[in-house]
Amino acid sequence: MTADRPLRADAQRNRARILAAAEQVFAERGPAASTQEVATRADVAIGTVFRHFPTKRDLLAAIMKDLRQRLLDKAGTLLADGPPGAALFDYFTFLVESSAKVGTVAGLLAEEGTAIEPDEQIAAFTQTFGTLLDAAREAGTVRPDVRLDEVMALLSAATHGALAGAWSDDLRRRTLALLLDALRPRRS
Amino acid sequence: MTADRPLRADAQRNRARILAAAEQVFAERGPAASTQEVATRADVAIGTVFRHFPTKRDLLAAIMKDLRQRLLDKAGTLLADGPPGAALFDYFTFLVESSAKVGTVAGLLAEEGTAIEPDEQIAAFTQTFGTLLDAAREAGTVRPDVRLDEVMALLSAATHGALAGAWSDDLRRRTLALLLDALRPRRS
DNA sequence: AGGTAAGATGAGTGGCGACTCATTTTTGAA
DNA sequence: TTCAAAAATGAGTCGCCACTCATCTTACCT
Repeated sequence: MTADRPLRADAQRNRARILAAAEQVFAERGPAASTQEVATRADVAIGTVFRHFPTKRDLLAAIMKDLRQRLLDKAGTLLADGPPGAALFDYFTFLVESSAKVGTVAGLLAEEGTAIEPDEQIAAFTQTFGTLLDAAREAGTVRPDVRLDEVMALLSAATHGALAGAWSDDLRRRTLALLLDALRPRRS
Repeated sequence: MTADRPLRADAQRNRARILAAAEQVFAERGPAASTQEVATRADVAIGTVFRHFPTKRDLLAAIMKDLRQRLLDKAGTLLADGPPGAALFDYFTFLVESSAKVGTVAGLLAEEGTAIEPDEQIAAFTQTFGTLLDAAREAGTVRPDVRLDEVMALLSAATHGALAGAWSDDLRRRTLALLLDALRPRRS
C-alpha cells in the first residue's frame, strides 16, 4: 500500500522530538494541553507538528502506541527472569507503578476522554495477561477460580486509582499488596 | 456574614432546575460539556446559569456537594439497617455501583481535572469509613491489620475503575467480590 | 555545485466556549 | 393596582485552540 520512501533526516529527528515533548507535556498537563505547547517544548513550529500528526488525536494515539509497546515489551523481560508463578504479580505491580509516574498510562486499557480506535495492542495486553495468569495458576500462586477479565478489571482500577489518587509510595505499596492478596489462594 | 434574604420564588425554581440539568449533562458528556447545554436542558437562558453560579467551577462544585451529601446520607441508612460487620462492605459496594451509574461520582475523593478546594465533606467521608471500619474490625469481618487509608485507596480505585472501564454488571459484581475479599480475614 | 522535492515555518482562520451587560420581565410588598 | 428591586434574557465580547497555507529552508541526488 503505502510504500513510503524513508523520511528525510531532519524529519525523523523532528518526529522523535515531537513525540518526546508530547509525552512530557501530556503527562504533566493532561490530554487537554495545547498542541502549541508541545511544539514549543519540542522547539519546532506548530505547522511541523501537524505535518507529522494531522490531528491532535493522531498525536495522542501515537504516544499511546509507543507507550503501550514499551510496557508490553517489559512483560517479556519479567517473564524470562523470575519464576513463572510470580510474573503475574510482578507485571501487575510494574504497570501500576508506571502509571503512578507517567500520567498518560491511565488510558492504557480503556482510553479515557480522548478515545482512540480499538487497538490490536490492547488485545496483546489481554493475551499477555492470559498467559501470565495461566502460568500463575499452574504454579498455584493464584486462586484457580480467578478469571482473566477480573484481573484486567483490577488492573484498570489500580491503575486509574494510583493515577487519580496520587498515593504516596508507601500507601501504593500497601494497597497493592492488599489487592494482590485477593488473587492469592487462601491458606487452607 | 451573608445575611442573604431568601431567593425569590422563580429564582429558587430555576436554581433547582439548573442543578438537576447540570447533573444530567455532566454525567452524560463529562465535565467538558458546555454551560450552554446545561442552560438549554434546564430551559433557561445562559445568563441565568451564570447569575446563580458565577463560574463553571462553581456549578461543578455545587453538583458535587449535592451528590456527596446524598451519598453521605446513605451511610446512615445502611448503618442503621444491617449488622455492623457488613455495613462497611455494603457501603463500599453502594458507592461503586453509584459511580457506575452516575458518571460524576468519579471526582468524589480525588477531584479529577476540575479540581475543587479541599472540602469538609471529604473529611466526613473518611470519618464515616473510619467508623465503619472500626465496627467491622470489632465484628471480626475485616482483617485487623487493614488500615483506613488502604480502604479509601481501594475505594478510589474501584470507583475510578468502574467508571472508566464501563464494566458489565456481572464483571463489576465479581471484581468487587474479589476486592472485598482482600479485606476479609483469611480463614485460619 | 545545482536543482528540486520534501520539509519547516508561523501568521492567519474559524469555531467554540466561558463570561458580560443593557434591556426586558417577574415578583412581592405596600 | 402600583412600583421598585430582583431576576431573566440572549446577543455580543474575548480569548483560546485546532488546524491551514503561502512562503522560505534544507536534505539529498546527480
